[in-house]
Amino acid sequence: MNFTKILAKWYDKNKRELPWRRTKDPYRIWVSEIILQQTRIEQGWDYYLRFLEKFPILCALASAEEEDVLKLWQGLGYYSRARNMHATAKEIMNMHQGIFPKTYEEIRKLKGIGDYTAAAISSIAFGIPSPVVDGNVLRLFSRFFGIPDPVDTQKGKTAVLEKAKELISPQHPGDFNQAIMEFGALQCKPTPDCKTCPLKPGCVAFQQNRIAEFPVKSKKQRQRTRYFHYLFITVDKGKNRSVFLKKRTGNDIWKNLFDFPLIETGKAISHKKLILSKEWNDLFSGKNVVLVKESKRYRHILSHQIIVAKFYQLKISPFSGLPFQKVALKEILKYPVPRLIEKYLEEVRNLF
DNA sequence: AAGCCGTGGAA
DNA sequence: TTTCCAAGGCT
Repeated sequence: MNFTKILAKWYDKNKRELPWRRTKDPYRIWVSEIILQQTRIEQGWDYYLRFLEKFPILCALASAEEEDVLKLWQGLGYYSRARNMHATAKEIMNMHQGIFPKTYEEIRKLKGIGDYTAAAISSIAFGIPSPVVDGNVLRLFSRFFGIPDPVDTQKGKTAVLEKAKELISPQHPGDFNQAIMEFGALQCKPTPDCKTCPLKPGCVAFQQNRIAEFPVKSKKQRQRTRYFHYLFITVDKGKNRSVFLKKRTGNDIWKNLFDFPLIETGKAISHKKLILSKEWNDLFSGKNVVLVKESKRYRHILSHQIIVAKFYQLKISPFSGLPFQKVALKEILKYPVPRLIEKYLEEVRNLF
């Protein structure tokens, strides 16, 4: 028995029933593939269902506000995925008459769709034999063929792609692609289940007893630490309490999400030093500001950064304007915010 | 090409 | 606690 045949048999027996497994609608396949980029199925599952409930068809997404798309994406991370999807939906409405493109090349041109996603959509939705190379496939083929090149380099990726091209089923490319990914996710895991593996007779890593050596990797990532001093500034006017929000428009994390006015420092500093800083002075000099409460310290871990954050709850008089977006506290949950902000809001829920 | 973009769960 | 890394893409 060859690779493809063993794989097909394994897949038929072991595949999971997933919300997007049965459909061939390119829109739904697209949504699922974007959500699943660098994201575990368990984490993306409910997001997929909510996304399709709110935007059942492409034109619904295209006519939405970006803020509403981001709100639906809140907590999932990598928010450029949501921004790009929204832009691409508009693009398809305008430039493709609302019809999802049907060739690999046309799909590949769309914003937010790279080699992997174009191959996935074109094979699953349209039966085009374009092989997918994702993290699962890199790991599986790296081990099975004993590929010596690091999989996080172009050379390693190309080597895997060539093997996938040779093996892909011309009759059922979508099933083949899903099968190699499913196999990587369930059997050839980072810590693999070789004992029960039907592919071990042909697996180079297993036969040479070198499983731990694959996949070869070259880079290791480093994290930098940033210190955020968030200003949770409330204003009371009569019965109504407002708070200042700030949309993150810069070329930085959480682009187009909302958070609070922020003083960032290169190292940890105390509240005493903070109120002596230039930034604090620029904001509040001559104004009546009272520190109501200082939050605990939050450590928020991102892929390349560690955010150490404190929240200073401040009260300011209604006559002191500030150059930020003033929002009724009751409305705050309508805005898309990073998980860090969401967690803080849970702490101060009693305020609104 | 190498660094950046989130979050959470498992080893 | 630390480290890894998950159906990647953009710049």
